[in-house]
Amino acid sequence: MSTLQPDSGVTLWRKVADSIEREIAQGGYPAGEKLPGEVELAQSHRVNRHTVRRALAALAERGLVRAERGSGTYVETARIAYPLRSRTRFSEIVGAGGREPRGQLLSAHREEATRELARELGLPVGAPLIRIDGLRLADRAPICVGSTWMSAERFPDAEELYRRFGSMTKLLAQHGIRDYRRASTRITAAIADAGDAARLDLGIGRPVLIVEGLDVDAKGAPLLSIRARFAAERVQFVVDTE
Amino acid sequence: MSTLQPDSGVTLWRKVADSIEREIAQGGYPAGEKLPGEVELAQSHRVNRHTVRRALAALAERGLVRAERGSGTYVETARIAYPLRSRTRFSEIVGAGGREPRGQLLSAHREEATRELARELGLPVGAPLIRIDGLRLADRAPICVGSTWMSAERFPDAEELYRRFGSMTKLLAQHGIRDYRRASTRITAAIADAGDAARLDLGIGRPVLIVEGLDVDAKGAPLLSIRARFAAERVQFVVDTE
DNA sequence: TGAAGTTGTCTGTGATATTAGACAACTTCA
DNA sequence: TGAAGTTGTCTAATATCACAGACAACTTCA
Repeated sequence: MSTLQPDSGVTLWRKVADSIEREIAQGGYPAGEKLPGEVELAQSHRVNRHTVRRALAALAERGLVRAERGSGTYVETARIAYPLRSRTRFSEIVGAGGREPRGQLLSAHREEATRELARELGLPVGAPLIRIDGLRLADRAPICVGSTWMSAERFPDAEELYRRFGSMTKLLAQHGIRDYRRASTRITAAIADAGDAARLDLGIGRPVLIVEGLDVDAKGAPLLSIRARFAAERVQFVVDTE
Repeated sequence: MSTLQPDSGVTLWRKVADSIEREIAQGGYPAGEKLPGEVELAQSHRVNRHTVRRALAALAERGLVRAERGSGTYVETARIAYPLRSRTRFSEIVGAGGREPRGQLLSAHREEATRELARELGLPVGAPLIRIDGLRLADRAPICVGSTWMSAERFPDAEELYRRFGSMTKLLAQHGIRDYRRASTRITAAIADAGDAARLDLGIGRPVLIVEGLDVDAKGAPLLSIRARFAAERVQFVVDTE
């Protein structure tokens, strides 16, 4: 704190916000706990109260804290709200939260369809599939690792396309598929195995959310089968039932 | 580029500066090469020329570029030339480049000598050691993080002395050691882990130079064992073989 | 020598950041 | 009920950011 650096090109409120966020991340203020009052924060950061308020507003917009009038400002559970709708795009969800989405190709293989995958994708058992393993991050924090299966006959250049665009949406667009939607999503949870713990930067024994999904085209024909593991401590799925 | 985000808390000129710095770091503009003119940069970044000038001024102050009136702005050799000689003093090397050296104590612990450390320092295995972790900067840019081990019996007050002086040379001088030299230096490279990336202000996946060194006194007796990680994009080791 | 292209400097304008102070609205707790 | 402490909102003054335009000073090259 209090290390003034006037020409850094970063506004003062942003520095204060980063400072508070760092303290939260380091456990200085546990989730649910009340932050010091705005006046106290202003004093400890040697800054005007309004500047603290702007910093807190930025953190609140990102969902890290929640202000309660007359009572105080509290640390929120730092989970990304991840709505499960028929139109589910990782980049849109993360971007809407003011975070920077990033995708990273881990590997790609050709596999034969198991009975389960064949049923889901509407292909014969043993049909050639392409499996793409990817890691997705928000603001450098890994959110999920996942595998996506698709027909190798229909998308023979899937690996190259995904490597080039880093996006399933764009991959499908190259094949003339302008729109697709999530047909079904199943959710469960488990303990991270060693590999997932490493990739998701989780401690051992931490829970992961396991999501199985099926994407279909406009006519309802299966396109992608997805199996992903989410870092439970960073994500909160939101299901809006009408 | 051109992704306007007015409420990010980062000034526009800083974003432009970061963008140009990134292009330089990725080899878009090799060292010694002329940058596009200010007018062209302003157009490509969709920004006023004065904003570009401010960005370039910030980069020039850090020594990344050099403006020549009437001619253009040129990319400087961004890496600190770091000669590896028998007499290697961080402050002298950095100071010689017209930069301001700074040292910062991160932590200090007492440890027992591993087999490797014991062999290097000429002590029995399990001998008490003091380990000092420090961060070194030039003009506020972090250059390296490193650990230094020394005998806890010979330098029991090492932590206090280093905290007071921020310099190994002065620490040793307090123990009557007026001169010492580097006996051996081994260099390799790796990818920065999360901790080092944060401390060195590096992007994820950027390389670090790993240096293992042994300092000895005038008679050749071991004094310090050193293991440091350098931000490869800011340092260039120079070995003069005669 | 002269034209074209470059960086350096000046004036001005509007928007935003930061500070300061005051008070309202609300919660908590004795 | 009332006092103390909290967040929310308002006005205002100053400094900095960003844009705009013009011209000077300098380099390069035909």
